[in-house]
Amino acid sequence: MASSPTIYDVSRLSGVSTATVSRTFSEPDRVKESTRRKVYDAAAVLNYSPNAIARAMARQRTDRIAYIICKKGATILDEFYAGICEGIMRAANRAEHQLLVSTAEDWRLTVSAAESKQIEGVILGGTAEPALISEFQARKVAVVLVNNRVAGAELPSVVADEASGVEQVIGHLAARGHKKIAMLAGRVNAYVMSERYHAFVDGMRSCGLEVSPASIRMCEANVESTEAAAEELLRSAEERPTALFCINDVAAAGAYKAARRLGLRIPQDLAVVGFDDSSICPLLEPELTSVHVDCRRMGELCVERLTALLHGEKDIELLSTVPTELIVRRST
Amino acid sequence: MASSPTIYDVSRLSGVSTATVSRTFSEPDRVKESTRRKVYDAAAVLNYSPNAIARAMARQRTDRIAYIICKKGATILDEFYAGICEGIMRAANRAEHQLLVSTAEDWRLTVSAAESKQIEGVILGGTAEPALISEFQARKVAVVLVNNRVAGAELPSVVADEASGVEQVIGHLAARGHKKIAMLAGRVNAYVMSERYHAFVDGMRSCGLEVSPASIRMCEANVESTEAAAEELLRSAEERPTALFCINDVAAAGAYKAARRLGLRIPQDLAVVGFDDSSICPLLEPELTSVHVDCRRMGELCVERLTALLHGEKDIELLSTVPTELIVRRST
DNA sequence: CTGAAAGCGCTAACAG
DNA sequence: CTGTTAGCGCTTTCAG
Repeated sequence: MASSPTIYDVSRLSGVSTATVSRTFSEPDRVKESTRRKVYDAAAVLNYSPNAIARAMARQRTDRIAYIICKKGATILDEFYAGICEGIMRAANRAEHQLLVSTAEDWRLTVSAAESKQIEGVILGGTAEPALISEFQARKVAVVLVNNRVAGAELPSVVADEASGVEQVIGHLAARGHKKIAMLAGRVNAYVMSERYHAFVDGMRSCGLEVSPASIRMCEANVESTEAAAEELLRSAEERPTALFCINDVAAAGAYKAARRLGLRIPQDLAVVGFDDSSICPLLEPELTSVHVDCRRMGELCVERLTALLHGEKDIELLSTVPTELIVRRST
Repeated sequence: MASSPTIYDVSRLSGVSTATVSRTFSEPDRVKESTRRKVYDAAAVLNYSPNAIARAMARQRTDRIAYIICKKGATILDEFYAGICEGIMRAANRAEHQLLVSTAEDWRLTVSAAESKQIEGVILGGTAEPALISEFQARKVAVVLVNNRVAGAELPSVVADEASGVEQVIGHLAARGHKKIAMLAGRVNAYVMSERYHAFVDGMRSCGLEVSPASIRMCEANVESTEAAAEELLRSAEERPTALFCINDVAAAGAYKAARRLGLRIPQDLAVVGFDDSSICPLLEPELTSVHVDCRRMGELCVERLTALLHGEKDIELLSTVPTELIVRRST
């Protein structure tokens, strides 16, 4: 099998040096129009295209980045992280970056890939272990966090405007006349949980609404757990809440089940709001009001920050926030 | 910034040649225990690890594969393809392959990456355009299809046992006493649609059940469309069907909505079955009976086939089928 | 604006 | 079992 044409073949056919061929492909402006043309023609005839491996070798840069999802169990199957992945993929392609995707379960592999000097930058999604982060930093790999923040570390983070999202929820419910608003919380992610929780407490206060300890319930990330938690919340509270703010859409689905079991109609007897505006919102009955998060944009921003880091830019924004928007549907 | 140690540094420190160092890392068995030890020690001291780029350059192989999702609009956000991706990721890591993920929207980029001799094999998910396939074949890139088959092309395909899944559905419904079973079809994917459709018709016949043209309805891949189609189906049929087999879980969610609007209770008045056993099944009310497809296994098989292809093995299984299993929940 | 030449870090014959 | 050596395909000074 005849191997692909190299820069030498093009050089020979076009009658210019290999250096010029190289320049033609990497810095076209630096070669005269006419010779550039000759080179392109020869390349076309030979069906040549530069070998990225050789290029990386000579340049000592790989232009390769990785996206690692740090969430136990959940992986690319998590809609949220998949959305971010989408954005990263698009942006990475535009920036001519190669993208490797992996989960934190095999982070040792990813670290070893970085060790081999293959990966120049990494986007860590979710709750990245500090050990993992410092491992990368020690290896001079650029790091960007998404949906997470680490105090002290001078790392760019990309997050959604959780606070605004929660405020919109409370404002919306308050405008609908709700006073007793409860929250179905859960450990989706340490950072996210904390943000949404505090935003809820603050938001309630600033609306002049009371937030009793009993009105906030923790649950695990599955339907069974959220259903059980919601049921307790709806049954045990002195005065049953008239609205339920759920940490995410799956939790809201659990709340739906609890409500149905207790004979509560949504939204007449109970308003329910989710978070993330995932694909299940329009599938639920009634359709679920939720806070939309632009995951793709988050992914794109990650790549922008990473690129800036790789270019050695100074004064990189350390915290990039993507706006959130309440999507009102029939559950409120 | 001091650059990473190279094979030369290790060679010097350990007192053996670079060739031996190289062997120690790629074919440990070919070097004497004692020297191997020396090399490892020196490497540890220097914190050396082989540079994969240089290795690829010298070996003229990249060990790099790509997974391309060929589905308009839908991408890694599609749970089904994300599941396959999961499996591919795991298997690729085990096989020390590097994995690039991309969507067909930017297939030109992927093709150009392959052109640069970076990609040795590619897994095409969904309805890959013939042009894309031949583009790769022309460039000697190994191709494996998943969730798709192309007549004539001698390409390994990995698919789910759609026929068995559908049979199980019909068997289950028939056992529950259903005679009037309708199908909510839709163009999820040409291959899948065709398989499930034919399996339905055949399955009905072999159970001695009648399948009238009116009992099969097409719809688009969104809830609105499936809801409308389901509504027509449930309203217009001479004798309303008592069970509805839906092409996938989203379609089933649409059927739920139609049923509710028409005042039909599930499962008492209407049994509903989905396909794919996606994460929404347990969220719906009542929980949706669906056919489980082991996407991860499919992804793993893809990598196995691709690896075989890359190793130049002969007699590679051209059609690999992953079993499917009906998961009975409360909707039937 | 272009050319000559020295690598980038590793592998793979081929000898020994 | 180990060493020598010639590349892999491209970039990048440094001259001209």
